[in-house]
Parts: sequence; C-alpha cells; structure tokens
Amino acid sequence: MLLNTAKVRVRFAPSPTGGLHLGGVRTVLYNYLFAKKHGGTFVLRIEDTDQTRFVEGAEQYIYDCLKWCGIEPDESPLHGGEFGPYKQSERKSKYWDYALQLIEAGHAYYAFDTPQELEQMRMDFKTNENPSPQYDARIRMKMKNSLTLTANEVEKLLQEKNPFVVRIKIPENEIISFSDLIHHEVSFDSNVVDDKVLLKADGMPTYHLAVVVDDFLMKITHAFRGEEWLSSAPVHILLWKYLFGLDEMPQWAHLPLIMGPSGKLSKRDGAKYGFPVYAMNWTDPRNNEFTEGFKEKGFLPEAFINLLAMLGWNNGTEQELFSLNELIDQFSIDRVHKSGAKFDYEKAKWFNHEWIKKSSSELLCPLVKPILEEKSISNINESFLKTIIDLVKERCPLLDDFFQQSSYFFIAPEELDTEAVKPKWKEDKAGFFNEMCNQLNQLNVWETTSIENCFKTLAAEKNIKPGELQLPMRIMLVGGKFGPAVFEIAYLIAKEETIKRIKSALIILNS
RNA sequence: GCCGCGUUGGUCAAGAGGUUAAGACGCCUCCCUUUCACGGAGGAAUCACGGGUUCGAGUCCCGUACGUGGUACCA
Repeated sequence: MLLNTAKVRVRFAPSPTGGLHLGGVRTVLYNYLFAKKHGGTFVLRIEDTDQTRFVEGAEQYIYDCLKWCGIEPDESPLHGGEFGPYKQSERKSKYWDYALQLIEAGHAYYAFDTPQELEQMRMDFKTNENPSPQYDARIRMKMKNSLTLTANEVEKLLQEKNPFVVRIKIPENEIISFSDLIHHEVSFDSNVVDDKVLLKADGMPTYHLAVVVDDFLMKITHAFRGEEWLSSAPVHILLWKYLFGLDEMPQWAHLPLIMGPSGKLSKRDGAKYGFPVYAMNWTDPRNNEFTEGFKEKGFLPEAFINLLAMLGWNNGTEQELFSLNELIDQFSIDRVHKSGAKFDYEKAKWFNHEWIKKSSSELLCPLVKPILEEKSISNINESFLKTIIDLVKERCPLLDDFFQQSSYFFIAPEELDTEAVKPKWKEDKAGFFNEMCNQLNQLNVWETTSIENCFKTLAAEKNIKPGELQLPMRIMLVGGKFGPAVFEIAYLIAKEETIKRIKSALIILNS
C-alpha cells in the first residue's frame, strides 16, 4: 500500500528529560528498522520545548544509548542533516508563522486566561459526571479569549504584552478519523476533543504544534510513536488538515505500550522488581537518583535489541533470535501487535544468554576483561581469557556472571564451600590428597587426561570411589560447586597452582 | 466520569471460519553429567464472559466485564 514516490523518512523525537527506557528504545528500533528496510532516512529530533523540564546531559545520554544499541540516526543535532536545526528550541521562530496562519483562517485563537483562571474554571464546571472539564466549544465562550473579546480588546491586551497562548479551535460535531498502520481505522468525535494550547505563553510551541510543523518541514513520511499519543491524534490530524492538507500527512503508526508488572512500565518497576528499565545507567543530575541500565547490568546490545524487537512483533515463524540485519530484512509494520506486552525479565535474560552463547570469545573478551579487572584481577592474558570464556559462557546469562564463573582461573578462591565436603571428610581422603600432591608434582605431562589418570589410579589404589573425591577436589580448586570439568580446570591453572590450592585446602579441612 | 485502544496458558506469542489451538520463557520430572551449566526427552497450564451470524467461531457482529492510555501553557 506504500506508493512512495517520496523517499521514506521517519523520526524519533524524544524530549531530553531523563533516561531512555525500554519503550523508547523500541520506538527507535521500529523506526530504524522500517527506515532501513525501505532504504529511508532515520531522523532524531530533540523535542525540548518544555524548558522547565530540561535536564543536563539527557541529550548526550540519548546519543550514547543509540550508539550502544547500534541504531544511530542519519540526521540529528549531532549528526547534522539538511533539515536542521533538529532541536525544537532552536526552531522557535518557525512555529509562530503557522500559529498566525491558523488564527487568520479561524482555526485558532488567542487566549488570555491565567493559570489561576483556568484552575477556577475547572473548579466551577466540575461535576460528578464530568470531573475534569475541558477547554472546549462549550467552555471557550465563557473564557477570556479572542472569541469572546472584541477585536479592540484583543489588540489592547496584545499591545500591553499580556501573557497569552494560542489555542486550536476544535470544530463541533465532526467525526475525525484516520487510518493507522497498526490500528487501522480510528475515529473520534470532535466534541470530546479540547482546544489544546498550540503556542505557550513563553513563545514555545507545545508538542501538538511542533510535531505537525516539524514533521512537515522535515518531510516525514511515516510517524511512529507510542500509543499514549493516540488520544491526541485528532488534534494533529486537524492541524495537518488546516496547515498542509491531509494528502501531505505522514502515515501514523501508534505502537503498543510496553507494560510493567502493573501498568505502563516505569523506572519504579525496575527498582521494585529488580530489573533495569533504561538502556544505560542514568543518574538524574537534579537529585542524584540513579537508575540501572541494561548495558551495565551485563546485556549485550545485540540481545537487548533482539528482545525489544520481539516485544510486540514477530515474523510469523518460530525464529526468535535475530541479528539487527535480519531484523531489517524481516521487519514489517503490519506484523506489529495492537496490544501492549508485559516485559518479562526472565525471558530477557534468556535472550542475553543465547547471544552470549553464540558470540565468539573474540567478541566477548574485551567486554569480559574490564569486568574482571574491576574486581581486581590484573595481568590478564587475553588468549588465556578467551579459552576460559569459551569454557564457561554457557553458564553466564549476563556478562557479570563471568566473574563468578572464571575468577578462579586467575586467582585462588577466597572462600571454600567446606560445608559441601566436611560432613563426608575422613582421614583416608586427606591421605589421598596428600599423596595426590606428590604424584601430581612428579607428573611429566601436564594434561587433562594425564591428571585424570593419575587421580583415578591413585583412587583405585586407596580403594576410594573417584566420585567421592571429585567434589572435594572441585571445592579445593574452585571454591564452590560450579564450573567446568575439574581436571580441565587443574590443567588450565597449571601444576603449581593446583598443588598449592590442594595443600592450603587440606589445612582448612583437617583443622 | 468521559473518550480512545486492547483482551489466545503465569509471560512473549502462532493462528486471518473447519488445526489434536504451534513455538519460546518460566515451572516440574527424567536422561546426559559423581559439580554447576549446556544439551536431550516428557509434563502441568489457555482462546475473559454472554448473546448472535454460520452446517461449523479463538477467528465475523453486538453487548458486558476487565485491562490500559488520554483527559496539562508535559512530552
């Protein structure tokens, strides 16, 4: 149905007010996939029209997250482009012309009501049936605006520099409908839509005006956004109709919301249930409130993108693991679901584990190394690390898990899970390990099989079942009941270290 | 309250009038493994409800319920 004579152009338009959460990244992702699939352009526009909510560092943070995810924009304040500026605060002057144009055509009007007067209006007209009265066709004629005042009065107020806003004049008794790429036909009764503010008293446009003007000016062909915007879509449709004509309007797609355990996913859910909701760590500079990110939690960007893509979309087959390129190839907007999906952290970890398992040690090494270094494991030999990574990655759903699963290859365990062996610990076992040390010491060929043979032969001589001895050996070398085959570990940490660990464990166990 | 949107196992979901209603996560059992995982084999659990339409409905229509979003000079 896309008879695009025009090149596909999509945009993601966040406001720089804080961290970028799951839903935001998924909106970016679907935008990006759609654009790349159709050989189009992905634009990032910063919607910073609310100056009271501006947060230092939030814009840079957005770039960082997108970069980490591997879904960078083609055009943005940072990346440039021919439709700039890409920051709405720098486009302030553009919006005025359009607001004026609307006023002249009778589709908008000046309103001089103060915030207190609006509050008063809401109090006065509040009833049980209508707990939140709107500034609409019925109310507007009772307020202070260019519809109720004479031209002279309006002129005077304007001259005297009284604060004012511009509101859209929503028509009465009209059905406003449009076709959404995901929801198909959606319609609204204009009588339930209120006269939204278009231009604020500080001269900044609201989202409603800005999104329409900028989508037009930036030649956006497809506008994807979260479903929370669906309710205000009629305002935008009307604006398109009045300003540029419906034929110019981009195709809308209102994406289903990502839900938390209770309602729309929020950063509170993360703290409450113990999972990240932001792409990367974020500290709010205003109150130093810290929110954990998927990156720092130990997620691979490939996995993060993959799990997000599958939250609300699939290609109709059983395939669940997709690379970014596969997603670009397979993505189609008409397979995006209508209903919101609840985020499941367990499944998210499964995706990450799958990606870790299929990633090469080459790729994983630079990611794992700093994690170990941070926990004061130094002088890491990279080729040795790579061997270890291949050996333990099937036990590591998160990158952080590599510490527990591989630290004992580099340093002796600080604590031994002696409870696992103590109950069955006897003289003969102590004797076995003492003798074992001597024999290992004399072993000429230090290999997994030779160590194992030595171990088993001695066990047979001492008449102890090897199985009785393997767990103690593991505890001595690893510290706990986990990790790969114990003789493999002995081989890798080398002879001296193996003997050293057995001996020091013997002291603890015999005491 | 009003308006919009939605509703297939606990979660993600396939399904476009006729299927024993896929698959995945999680959970349980077993096998492999004298550790933990990985891998393999099984298992429990579902079409929100009520009416229609139809020979036949998870699929179409209408209600109801529930969920969710909006109802700001926030996006």
